[in-house]
Amino acid sequence: MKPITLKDIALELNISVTTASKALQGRSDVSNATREAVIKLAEKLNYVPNSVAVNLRTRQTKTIGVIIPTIVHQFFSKVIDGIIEEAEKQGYFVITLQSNENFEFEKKQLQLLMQKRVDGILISLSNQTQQCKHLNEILQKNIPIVIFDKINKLVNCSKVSIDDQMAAYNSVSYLIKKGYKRIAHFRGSLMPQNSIDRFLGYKKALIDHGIEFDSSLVYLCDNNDDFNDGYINAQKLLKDQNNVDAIFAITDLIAVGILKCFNENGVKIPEDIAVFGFSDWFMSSVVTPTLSSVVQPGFEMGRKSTEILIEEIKNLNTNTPYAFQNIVLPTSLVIREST
Amino acid sequence: MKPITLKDIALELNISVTTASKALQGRSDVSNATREAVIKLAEKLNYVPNSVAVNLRTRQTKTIGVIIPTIVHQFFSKVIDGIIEEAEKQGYFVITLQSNENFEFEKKQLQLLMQKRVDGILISLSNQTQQCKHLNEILQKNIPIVIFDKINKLVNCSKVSIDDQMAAYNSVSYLIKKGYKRIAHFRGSLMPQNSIDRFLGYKKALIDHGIEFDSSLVYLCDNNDDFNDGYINAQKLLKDQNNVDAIFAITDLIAVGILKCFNENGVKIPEDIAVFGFSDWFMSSVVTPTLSSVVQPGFEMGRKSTEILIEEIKNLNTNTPYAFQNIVLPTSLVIREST
DNA sequence: TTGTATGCGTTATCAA
DNA sequence: TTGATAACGCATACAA
Repeated sequence: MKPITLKDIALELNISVTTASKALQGRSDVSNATREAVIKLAEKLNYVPNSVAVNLRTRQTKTIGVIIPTIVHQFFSKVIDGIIEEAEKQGYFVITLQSNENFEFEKKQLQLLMQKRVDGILISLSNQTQQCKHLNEILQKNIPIVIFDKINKLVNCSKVSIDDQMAAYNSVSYLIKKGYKRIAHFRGSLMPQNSIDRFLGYKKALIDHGIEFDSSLVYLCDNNDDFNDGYINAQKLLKDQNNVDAIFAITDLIAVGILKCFNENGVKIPEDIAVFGFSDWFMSSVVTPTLSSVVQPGFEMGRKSTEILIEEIKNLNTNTPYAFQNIVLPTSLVIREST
Repeated sequence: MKPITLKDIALELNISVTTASKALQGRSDVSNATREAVIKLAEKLNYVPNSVAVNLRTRQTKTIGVIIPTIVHQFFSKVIDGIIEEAEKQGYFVITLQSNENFEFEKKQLQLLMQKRVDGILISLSNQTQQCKHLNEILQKNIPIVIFDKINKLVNCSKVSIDDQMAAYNSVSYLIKKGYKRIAHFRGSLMPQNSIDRFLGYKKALIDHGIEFDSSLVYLCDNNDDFNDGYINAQKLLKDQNNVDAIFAITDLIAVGILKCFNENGVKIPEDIAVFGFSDWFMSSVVTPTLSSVVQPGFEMGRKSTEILIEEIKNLNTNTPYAFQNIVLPTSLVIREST
């Protein structure tokens, strides 16, 4: 049973395909009588326009592509949630692809999306991504891109992120005001901007409050397995016996790994060592002790990125000039038992 | 800068579009010389076939649609991960939509996917879905559907699930063998098959082990907010003072809600009351106490469903008859501190 | 108000 | 081995 087409409707009503098309588009150059007849028949036959044909004709797919490092990650699934909701509201579909934090994969996924002729692309860069030729090539083809969360300042397009440096600064400042003096930092990979920014925020907070920065208190967690990275580096920290009284971790997962290690080793949190996370995953509100963290607006980040992207797509279609936006979403601290 | 088309290549090489097309498809009725010339030029010009045109012509979109209740849910994000991985391996794109556990939404999303002319659909039914006319209508149009996780036995299509009844049976049997005698069940909504099955498994385990089923020990968690449902019903259970010594919860989130309530009220787990979860979310391995649970293979469920769906799509294209499959994936128990 | 002709970019048929 | 022609389903410019 083949799908009903405009031709079927036109044939049955003895009109042209053109007229049928116009009628369904609700255009004014069709008589009321025929319009109604067409609409009625279309409903009766359960006509569904073939969007592939429409896409080919209008050179639009009403589809946006999304590339994230990994979907099994509470923050990114919230982002996707926001993306899907906003896209659907505006009549767009969402195709999701993962880069697995791998630069080559990221490039490949972009190629796939180009082949699919998506109208625009949302991307959160992989940790391995340094140069952005692959993105610039696409932008040159007039396909809008919005980068979110893990951005790269060198790419000339709209971006939606948080102020990682300030969020880190605020977290560490909070710890200092609470009386902690020897604060370690469990940092992420060296490349991503947000990893760098959170580190810088940490460092700046120390300095601004008259605490000397000590690079031996910075632990590198870059095995792409946050929980275990946190756990293992916490063991290392205990061995180092460096009198640390608080830790600012770059992600909640790392922080939870630290909690596990400390709980196993009888280290009291926060009495012996306080722990601060980043992202406020649900998990962090139910671990013991509950984890202080930075509230990162994942859903809104996805929603806003999509809104901007679709706006740019539309501007492009109507030849309306537009400026790239650089949105910085607000964050806040949620203080719990761990600090 | 418009994308390169076959026409551009044909023009430059002074051949016909047809020949160019054949050459790129690697067909034998093209001379080696022209084939090589075409391929070389295509690479030089960075030719990317317009998949929209290909889709229209071949009546295939190489895209599958996925409908899940919600994506911000560890189990479902694992499923999506499996779906995307398998789909990509086979050259398919994935469009994800959410039903938000709402039947009307579910119907609407299916319509959208039909309009998008996806080649097949993967769906996990919403809790509200009882009748399946909307699915049968699509199946009649020869669009394959594979239902996973929250299935409905009445729909005539392939299904991938776990044996919820047996998994529940095994969990409760484990509790009984451990010596627990008065076991409560925190059940889910009344409609979904897996909610029913887990309840039945619980009941059967009791009876098979000579424990009388007591309906006053069954707490209904159907507010679509698992964590709080667990928390609130745990409070109710404490008030009821019914000497319960163990709880089998239908999801980990509910179980974690119970843990929170018990921890706050000085109820010792598992000494006073043991708690068993279902799904084995990551969270469950880091809460205090760590939670015993049923390991539910989300990634494999997504992967396998996709494999079957694409198989059916291909069989349909080649007019190869095929039988619907009913896959039941194995589960296991992970025993932790809470039991 | 209606319809004809054309094209979107590709693939398939069939004749040359 | 090649290419002219048609078709996929729809939308638009323009003529009637």
